[in-house]
Amino acid sequence: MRADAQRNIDAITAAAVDCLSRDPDASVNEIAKAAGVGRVTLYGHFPSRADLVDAAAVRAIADGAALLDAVDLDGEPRAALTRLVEASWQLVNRFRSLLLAAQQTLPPGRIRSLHSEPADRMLGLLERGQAAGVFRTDLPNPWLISVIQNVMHGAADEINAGRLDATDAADLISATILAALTPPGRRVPAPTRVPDDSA
Amino acid sequence: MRADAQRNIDAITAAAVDCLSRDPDASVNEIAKAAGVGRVTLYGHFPSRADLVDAAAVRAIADGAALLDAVDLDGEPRAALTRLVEASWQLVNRFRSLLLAAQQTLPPGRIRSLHSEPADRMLGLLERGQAAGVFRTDLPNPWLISVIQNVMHGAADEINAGRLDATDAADLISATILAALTPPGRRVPAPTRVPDDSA
DNA sequence: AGTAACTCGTACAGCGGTGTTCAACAAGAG
DNA sequence: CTCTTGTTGAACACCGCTGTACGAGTTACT
Repeated sequence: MRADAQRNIDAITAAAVDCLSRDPDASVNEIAKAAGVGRVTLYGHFPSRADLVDAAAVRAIADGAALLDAVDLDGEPRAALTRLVEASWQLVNRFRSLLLAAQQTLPPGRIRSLHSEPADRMLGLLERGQAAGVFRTDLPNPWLISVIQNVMHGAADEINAGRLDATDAADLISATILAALTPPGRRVPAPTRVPDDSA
Repeated sequence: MRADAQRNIDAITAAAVDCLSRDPDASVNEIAKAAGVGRVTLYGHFPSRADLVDAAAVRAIADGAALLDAVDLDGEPRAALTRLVEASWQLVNRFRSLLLAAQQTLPPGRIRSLHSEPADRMLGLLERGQAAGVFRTDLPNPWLISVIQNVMHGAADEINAGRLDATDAADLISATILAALTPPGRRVPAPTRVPDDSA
């Protein structure tokens, strides 16, 4: 494999992530042009559009995992969850449109397998909080994980509809999720404001 | 307008609801065939595919409103909300795919305007519960409404992915939403099992 | 410098969809 | 019964997309 080719493949996947993050129906033509590459060259590396979307998804997940690795998951579980949700939210918001593209072209099982890594990360923290008694155990954990995801996706929709300011989203999401995870019979924690850098 | 035409229009919108509820990308051809009508006839009544999707959405909302009207919104707010969520969930689950079609073809403002009636219904109940002190007031109400919607949509996705049984969904949704709506500092109510008809 | 790997543009074929036209036919309303 | 309103299927033009073929040109490795 020539260095040239590797460089192009990289540019193509980057352009694919970029274009699909703006328009889930972006055509192969647009992506190739955005990558500064001919359409034929693209087909030389990715047999079909589906393979390209897959590669973009893999790249986005990988890039995201790097950011998520930087999150401190230790300490009080609710505070740790707030941190993880905050970081995850940034990714969900950025790649919202790309996910749509993936859902339209990739088989459901593939989507699920792509998400397993970040989901497991969240699950581990959830289980630690459950052991500490601060997260509920009366609902199935996969359901709770999906609730967390859906609240974030919903926030992205609200922003997209212009009904919500992106700045406020993180606090709303955290407050909502923490309440939803509180075990029955326990008091819902008061929302703790995230430290504000702008002060 | 001839009686014949009115009958066909009705059959077409019914078929559109039906087809789009199964495949959001259903073609005009499929819908016409399902209505027992030629494609040309359909175009005689609906100038474009978008108009057809709009008509299907209007019909689905109207049919849904009839069911929602039967829900008793009086009494203890949390119990009333559980009832309303239960009924809404049936509709969300049934028309999940149609919503996707609408999102792909109708302008966002139109979707929002279509949903305003059921959203207002939920909002009224929410405000009554807030006045009674059982629902939180520290987050914007539009956000809370969207959370309710998103939890239901998420459940539909889980069912669609085979990860969740449709029978269990209603209880999970209610328990999750009630917890999310609990005011900070108050105890999360223990999930109350819905009366089971099968007993 | 030479060779293999790679890229480029253009052009083509195929697909499935939308929307329109036409002329013949059927059915409701008076 | 008649006339207007609807319906019908076939055919057509159009569109944008995907995927492929080809021949000439260019770039990286050795």
